[in-house]
Amino acid sequence: MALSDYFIRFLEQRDSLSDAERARLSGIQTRRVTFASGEVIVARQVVVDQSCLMLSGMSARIHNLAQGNDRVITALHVPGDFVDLHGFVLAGLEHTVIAMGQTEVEFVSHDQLRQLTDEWPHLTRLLWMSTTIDAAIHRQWLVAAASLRSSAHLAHLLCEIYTRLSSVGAAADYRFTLPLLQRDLANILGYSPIHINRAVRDLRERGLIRWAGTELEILDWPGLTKLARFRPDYLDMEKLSR
Amino acid sequence: MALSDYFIRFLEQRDSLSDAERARLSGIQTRRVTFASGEVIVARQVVVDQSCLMLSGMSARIHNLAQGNDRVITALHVPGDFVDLHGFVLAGLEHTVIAMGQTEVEFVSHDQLRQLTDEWPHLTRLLWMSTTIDAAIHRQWLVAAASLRSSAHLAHLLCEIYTRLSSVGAAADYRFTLPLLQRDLANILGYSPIHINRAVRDLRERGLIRWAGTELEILDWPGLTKLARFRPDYLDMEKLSR
DNA sequence: CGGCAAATTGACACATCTCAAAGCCTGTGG
DNA sequence: CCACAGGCTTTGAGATGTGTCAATTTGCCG
Repeated sequence: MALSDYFIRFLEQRDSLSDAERARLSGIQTRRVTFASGEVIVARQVVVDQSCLMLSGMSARIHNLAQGNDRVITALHVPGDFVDLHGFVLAGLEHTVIAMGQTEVEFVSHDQLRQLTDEWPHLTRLLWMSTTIDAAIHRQWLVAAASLRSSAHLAHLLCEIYTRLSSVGAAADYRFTLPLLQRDLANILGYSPIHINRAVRDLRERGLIRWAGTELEILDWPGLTKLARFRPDYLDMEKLSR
Repeated sequence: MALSDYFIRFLEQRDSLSDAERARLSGIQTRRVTFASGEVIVARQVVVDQSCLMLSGMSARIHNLAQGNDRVITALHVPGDFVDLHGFVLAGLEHTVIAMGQTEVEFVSHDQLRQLTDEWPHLTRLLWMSTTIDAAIHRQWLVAAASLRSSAHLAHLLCEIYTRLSSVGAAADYRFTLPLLQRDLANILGYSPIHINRAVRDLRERGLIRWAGTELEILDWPGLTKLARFRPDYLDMEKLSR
């Protein structure tokens, strides 16, 4: 199949594409695959010859620790994200990517990416940009981890997820589907599941969120962003020539 | 001046360069500047038209928090690092870069980088790679923050710094210059300076390190890496065709 | 209805923060 | 050479944040 529009829209929010560039991107051939919750989308440290984009649902980068079932999640992906594009230039991924809830992704071969980057320098810089936005999100998670307490830290994550989902049209009206368990939030934020539960209760008691099953609603966006000191500039959503 | 060899060696550790590529890189013109400890090398959110490489000393990416003097450090740079190359494809940096101890850097104009990336796709992928290694380090810091207690967390940072310094020839024999105060370590790891002090004492009492002024010696490398569960694969030091 | 995983709660242990004070090192001026 | 000042390091004590363990409740699914 042809590359979906999601990623192209992601790029066009941040720079202008010529008609030729848009056509070149649309000409990329992809293979669509659906995954059930918890399935491995990309395995760790396998020689990779393709990268994948999110079409629907969410996925996470998981780092398994030596001992026990402990795992740490270092990234979450929403529709439009080029999940493991960094695998194209790295020796191999030091993490696994798994589906959080049911997801649909599309795979692009590295052969096609190599051809594209050999001939289209501006598009190459835009692909590159998408991996550096990933890195900016990593940095913001580091800042949040170092400076926020559990409730505010959780609030920050929810603000980011909603902002990213709504920017690609996958959420609106302060409601979204959150296909994560409290255990998953614990693995993202570095707390015990029990402490996450207390943080969730705290946000509920402050009247900031409503959350049942996989449906989450932000009841007080100004309050939530204030608690989290959320400033979305790191998501780099300005339109510029790159 | 011409681009120094440091970064070229960084690339050649990870992929092969043709003679033409090596010559093309050496042809890049740079401007060398020396900074005193604490000086701003790259200011936040200014429109940037150049990026810099470390020649000597260390620098850090600083995120200033809204209130008070609180700051978080999300990256440390050693000689050979292309410190803010991500600024070439991003809209602007959401952080400041400051000198830790006296440093020497060289600046490369984005005009030159744009020319290079317009004509040399393989070199472009290698520049790209260097930013994705940065991101892999960010992820490892997230993993360490989520899974290690203070002493082990500090040990992990020291293992990483020594590994990165020695891989570019800036350290050997388990000794290196660490131009950081305990306050800086606190800003990196997300602890109070007082707690860092206790972690340092702990590592000393276990006979793992010796540290006086800016000179640090690792007395028991196996012990330190074991405590930190340090696995350097995320630094991506394999040689491959990219 | 029964069974299982997840969410929730309570009690207590451990980790880390804050505040305050003392010790150490270095540069400066007398 | 000494006295002093200032910043950094070190230590102690009590407050707060978070982890662990155990038990209960909830919700979903067969």
